[in-house]
Amino acid sequence: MQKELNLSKNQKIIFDLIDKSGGPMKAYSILFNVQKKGIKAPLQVYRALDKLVEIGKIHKIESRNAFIACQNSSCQVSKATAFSICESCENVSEISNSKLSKYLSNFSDDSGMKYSKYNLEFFGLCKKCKSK
Amino acid sequence: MQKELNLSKNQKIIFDLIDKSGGPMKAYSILFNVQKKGIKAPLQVYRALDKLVEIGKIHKIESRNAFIACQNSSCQVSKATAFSICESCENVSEISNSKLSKYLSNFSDDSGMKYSKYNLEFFGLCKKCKSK
DNA sequence: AACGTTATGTAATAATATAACATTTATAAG
DNA sequence: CTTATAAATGTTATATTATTACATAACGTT
Ligand SMILES: [Zn+2]
Ligand SMILES: [Zn+2]
Ligand SMILES: [Zn+2]
Ligand SMILES: [Zn+2]
Repeated sequence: MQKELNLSKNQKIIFDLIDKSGGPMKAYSILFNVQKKGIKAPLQVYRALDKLVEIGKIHKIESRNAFIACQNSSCQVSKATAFSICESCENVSEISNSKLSKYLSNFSDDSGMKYSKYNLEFFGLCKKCKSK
Repeated sequence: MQKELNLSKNQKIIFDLIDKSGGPMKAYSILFNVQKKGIKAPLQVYRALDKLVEIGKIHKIESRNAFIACQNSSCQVSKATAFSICESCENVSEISNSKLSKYLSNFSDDSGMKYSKYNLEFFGLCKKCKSK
């Protein structure tokens, strides 16, 4: 919330669009929607997206090549993300479950590798879609 | 292992290539490598990849747009996958940790959504890269 | 003002993936 | 063995996603 002030012009335009959409948006759909505001090229969009991801204002849904506003106000830096994705309506929401994040942040296996980041995507049918 | 017999010609060529590579491979790199075997078009590669993913012989590393042979012999169907990815050398390995998979397979949050599938990607530096 | 850093603009192109359609091969039933 | 059905293949074109390269402008600090 507090970081919004630091956003540059393009970053703000693009963040506001994604945030207001309430769901995941794809880069070229973003591009289409901001052309009236003077953002004309893919690279302008991708640069803003990169920065917004870096500072944790948005996250990339890797399996969908889409970007969603962070729904977890405490998520300043994107290094531990989890999402639930409906395979029917493509609704996505960010999971904020402290037990889960604690479990995954502390996870280590026998490889001796220390993990600094993770991304988890759960798939299934949302309530609405299940009841159809 | 036992399912290899059922693979079609293209599926077998492509699976063997990925499997032998020992790491993740990208679709167009696969295409380049199998052109001498008569597979000439991207679609031929993607169709085989789709099928191989579907039957769990390979998995897609979503954050890398790459495909890796299943390293877990019991993983017949890809519905619960976890990987460790080195952000320096891009080495990828499949994590098979029964506690982790049990935890995630049984995970449920307050959304009331029942998850049938998940994919988890951990990032960090592997041993080799850490010691540099 | 001068400097280094971050952001922007623009054009071209690379990399990833799918649509559409025709044909062939495998599997199984009758 | 023939017919039906599903699965796989071949081929061309195209859609979608993302980056390279280079020039310019704005910002923050001293
Ligand atoms: Zn978040
Ligand atoms: Zn749904
Ligand atoms: Zn596997
Ligand atoms: Zn490494």
